[in-house]
Amino acid sequence: MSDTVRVRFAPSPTGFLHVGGLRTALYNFLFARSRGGTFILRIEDTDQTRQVEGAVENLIDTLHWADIDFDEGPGKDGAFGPYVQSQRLEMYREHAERLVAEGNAYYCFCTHERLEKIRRQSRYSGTLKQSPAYDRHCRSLSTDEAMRKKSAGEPYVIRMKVPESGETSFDDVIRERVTIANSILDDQVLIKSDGFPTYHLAVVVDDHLMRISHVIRGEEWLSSTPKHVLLYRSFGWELPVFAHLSLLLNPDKSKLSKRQGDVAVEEYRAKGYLNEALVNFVALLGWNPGDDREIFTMEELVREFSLERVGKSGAVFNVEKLNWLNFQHLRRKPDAEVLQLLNKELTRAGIDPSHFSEQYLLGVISAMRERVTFVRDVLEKSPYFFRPVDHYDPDVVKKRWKPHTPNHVRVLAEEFSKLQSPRKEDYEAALVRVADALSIKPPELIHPLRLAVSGMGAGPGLYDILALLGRDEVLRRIQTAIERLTQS
RNA sequence: GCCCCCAUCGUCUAGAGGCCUAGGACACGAGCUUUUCAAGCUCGGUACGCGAGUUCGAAUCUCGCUGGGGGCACCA
Repeated sequence: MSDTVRVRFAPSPTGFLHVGGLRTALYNFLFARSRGGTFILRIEDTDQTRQVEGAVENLIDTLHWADIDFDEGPGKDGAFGPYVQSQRLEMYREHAERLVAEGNAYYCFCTHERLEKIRRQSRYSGTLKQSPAYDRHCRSLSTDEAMRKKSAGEPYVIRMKVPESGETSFDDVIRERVTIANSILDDQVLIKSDGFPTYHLAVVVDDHLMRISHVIRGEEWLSSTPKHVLLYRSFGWELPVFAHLSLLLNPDKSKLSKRQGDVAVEEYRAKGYLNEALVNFVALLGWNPGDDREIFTMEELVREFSLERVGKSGAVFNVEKLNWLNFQHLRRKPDAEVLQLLNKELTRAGIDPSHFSEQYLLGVISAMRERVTFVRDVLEKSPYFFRPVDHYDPDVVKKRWKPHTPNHVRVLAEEFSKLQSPRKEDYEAALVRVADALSIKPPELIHPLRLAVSGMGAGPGLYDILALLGRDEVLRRIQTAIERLTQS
């Protein structure tokens, strides 16, 4: 490939990054990286009515969290303006005027009221079974007439002049060839009466000026691509390669939306999902390597990704699988990184991490790692590592704490107290000795002891817990358990 | 209503005419292992939407139907 690959992710700053957007961004990013190309972030903020404070910063932050870095975009090298459409209004206007001058667009002075009226008429007319399009009223206006109205201060928009016959088609890497009859295309507004361009004008002008080679975007744009193609032709520009990605779906197969689950990347982040897992998951929604591998790091995705292996059909966002991937990535994560995450979770839960030694926390991690899906679960599933036991699971008490248990456990405590800085093997040996002496099986001591030190009936290996807590703490907890469980 | 796109297990998917009595993964069920819970391992069930063609042969090609989705703004 001698061509230079330049792709872009061009979201509108509506406040948060949608997971569908994340996938689009990711595919663009992977494609750029795998082809040695450039990945650009561009902000499509041409709708003044939908501006959200801080949205751009949030978008960038979220992308950064996902480990998707852009090469050009707002903030890069101090260049903000060129990548934010609202900073380039004059350029769009110039291009639109050029289309008007060349007969490919025209001024339209129709009011909202009139447009609303014809829309109503066409929609309910039994004879005119067409989509509710503009009736091209102003298309026949003479240049003089238009200039007169314009200088009289009448509000106007600029519309593209769609050919009345023929058809427009284009090739799409994913969809192959798409064709549509020009007769059903609307005379799309290019410049709104507030002077801002519409998406359709802005996207074409920007993609061309930024020398975008591949337009990889969501399927919701497929229907309007013919209009874009017509614009490219009017300008005399070369078409980029198009690739329209299928949509992400709700469990009921409708377009992924709030209501049926979380759609904001920020929400998954807040819930404690690993960025690696979310990226891996979203990558697999519509793409696969062609073999059975499913766990991928970003580096591996870059190496394996190809647009040719992207599917056409929509994919349901299945949280179960995302959870499993989170688990998979968590167990592969280096200790040091998990430790950092654990520290954050502790702080979040109001526990000062510095209260524990790093060695202790690493021990907890190694004991819990394969038992949790989220780092956060470590606190929820085994709070006893960080706080004294203040609650004993009633079911477990009922099942494991028998009348003779206090005596057994007392003997155990006595044996433990003789140990000098015991390791897990020492606890085990001591417990077996006591079991022998009492003529009972080890499990009859193991279960009550687990209950005493953790308050629960399930968790990591008992001896691991004991070794982590340390002898004195274990003895303290046994004592407390005897007191609390015997009186009740 | 009109236009466009899509169609393999519940879900993500492999499959580019014979390798498919359709493979993998998640989820689910059973068992093994076991001090518990997980993990791990083994096994199990469930899918080519329907109908015509083309072909010696179709999940794979063609057409129709059905179903689903998207679009039809001075929103992106």
